[in-house]
Amino acid sequence: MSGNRPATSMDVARAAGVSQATVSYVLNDRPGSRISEETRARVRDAAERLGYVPHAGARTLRTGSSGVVLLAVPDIPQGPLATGLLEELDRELGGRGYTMVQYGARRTKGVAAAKAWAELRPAAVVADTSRLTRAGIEVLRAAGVRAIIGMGLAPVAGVPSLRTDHEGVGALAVRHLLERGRERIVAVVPREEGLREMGLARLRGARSAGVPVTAVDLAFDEGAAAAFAASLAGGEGVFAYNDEYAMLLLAAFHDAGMEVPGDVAVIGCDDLPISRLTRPRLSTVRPDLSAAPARTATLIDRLVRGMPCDDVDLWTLQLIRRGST
Amino acid sequence: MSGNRPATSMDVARAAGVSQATVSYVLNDRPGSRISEETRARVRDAAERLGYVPHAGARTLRTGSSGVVLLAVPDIPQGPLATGLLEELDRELGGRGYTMVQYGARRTKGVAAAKAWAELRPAAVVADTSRLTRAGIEVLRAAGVRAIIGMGLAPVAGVPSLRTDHEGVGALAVRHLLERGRERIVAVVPREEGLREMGLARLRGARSAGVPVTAVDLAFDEGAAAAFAASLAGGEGVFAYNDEYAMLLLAAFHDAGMEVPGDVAVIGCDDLPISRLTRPRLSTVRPDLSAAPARTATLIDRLVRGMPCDDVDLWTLQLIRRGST
DNA sequence: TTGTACGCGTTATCAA
DNA sequence: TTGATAACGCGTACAA
Repeated sequence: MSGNRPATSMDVARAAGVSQATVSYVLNDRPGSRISEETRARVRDAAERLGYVPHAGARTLRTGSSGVVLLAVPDIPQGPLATGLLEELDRELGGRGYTMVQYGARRTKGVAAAKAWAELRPAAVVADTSRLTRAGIEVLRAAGVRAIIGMGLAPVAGVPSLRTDHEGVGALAVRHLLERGRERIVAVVPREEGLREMGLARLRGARSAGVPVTAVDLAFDEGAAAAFAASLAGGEGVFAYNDEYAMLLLAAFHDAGMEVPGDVAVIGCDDLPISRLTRPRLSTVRPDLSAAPARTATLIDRLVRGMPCDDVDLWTLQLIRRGST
Repeated sequence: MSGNRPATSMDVARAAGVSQATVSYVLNDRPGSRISEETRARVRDAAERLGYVPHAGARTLRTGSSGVVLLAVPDIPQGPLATGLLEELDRELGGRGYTMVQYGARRTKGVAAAKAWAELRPAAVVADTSRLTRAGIEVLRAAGVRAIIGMGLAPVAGVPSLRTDHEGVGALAVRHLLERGRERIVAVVPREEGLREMGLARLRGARSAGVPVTAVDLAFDEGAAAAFAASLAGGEGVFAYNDEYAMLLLAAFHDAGMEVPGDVAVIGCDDLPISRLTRPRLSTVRPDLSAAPARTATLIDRLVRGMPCDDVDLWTLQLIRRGST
């Protein structure tokens, strides 16, 4: 029963006793609806019976572009495009007639990556800025991709960006530590590949507050954290990069017999659910991403329609003070 | 310079002064390599100059199927197909000539979802079992999808599954608690949508050990955890569903003045990095997923080639005893 | 109101 | 060795 080749609109036409064009008209609800309700019913019925599904490739070939929005962004949990946000973005794009797709998961970049993406003739490509090169962008343009959007730290010349304000995180955290009376500020920069760049951006922001900030490279490792704890004189305010690093430090400070926030103040970022579980509870910078999906979808849609667009801010920042500062 | 329509293989042929068929032969490295090295060079050069990228839709139309492996699986952080695993799977599939794609992010299911997937004429579809219905599978089959694979708790009749042994997690955790001398066993079942089903599966496994197990529905919430802590008589062994829940409980027990593991033993699951940060350190069940990508890729490839296949186990389990039990 | 005919870019067959 | 040519499934201008 299922060894045959997929049904085509021609098959549907035959089954319904009409021409293939009529099938196309009916199934796409062409405005010039000069087709009798009875014919329409026959066509729809035949399509259903045959399990007809249109061939996206053929449609793309005919119309020149697929409605695919291709995402090539890092999939960091709790990162800017975390699960719930992608779901929401998918909904927004679906409502506008696009098909959202995450391309692969490898971190290929440059021209090779651009060629692979371009084969699908997507309407839009959203890629991490670290994966977009000038030549790669040229490949996408040449392949007819209408919207090319960068996402990440370093903006790419010539394409609009989805901005994630990491500098702002550092600045807000340090400003808060200063307000709480800390004078010596330390900022943690994670050693992990992929996190390091964001750490450096947050450090830049931390330094923008105008006071000296000591940067400390730190691996996510208890030994390193213990050494870091031992290196403190007491009285510092530590911006721990994110909540997980903050929890690492809290454990190290605890083991070293240091009081938080008495001996040292700690602030993280992300407002993870588990960060409420520490004692004292963790102060944190919370990125509010609720507007991101709608903004991103609007940006994509406008670019596809050929309207000029500015960069978009994905989040706004909010300080959550709990007890560790 | 870039307002034109994308270059086609015909354009390349003209630029290289050969026929379009020759272009196809050269770029696809056809075995009948009866084409002079000099011609090949001219063709490749022209393709490069024009920024030629083949049209995946046209190829799919011609050959009948795209090399796309379509993933429609939940994107739970630390879930079975977490970031690193997807990356590895992508590499495995890429090496076999497939293009891995995650379709959207919405949790559509059944026939509607299947039709949307089928439009792309993918070679394979890997979908959460909760999204596959009999009718949906029929749609995919009819559209020529060679490999249909379920992933999740309840296996779907007629399609091979990627199994994640949640029962085994519960069984291993409880067996360990019993070995440590705990007699009254409590298993936490999360209230959260999406986690609940896995919690119930783990509970089934916990009960398979042969001793009575008290199930406790718990929201990820400090108040609920405090109430749970107050409800214990002391001496219990608690399987906390996962590490995050275990950390929630550890905080609640701490606040209630209960000693771990003296008054109550706790074991989690996942071996998250942060779970090493609690005091006492958290015992946990670690799912070893290192073999999953290769196994999955092999399964997909075999199915596409028409070979019959059995289910595949994605992980094996390992007990990590630290100090909370 | 419906059907005919063409073209989109690719691959594959066949003839030169 | 290479070059026409057909076919894949769909959308649409135009004819009937």
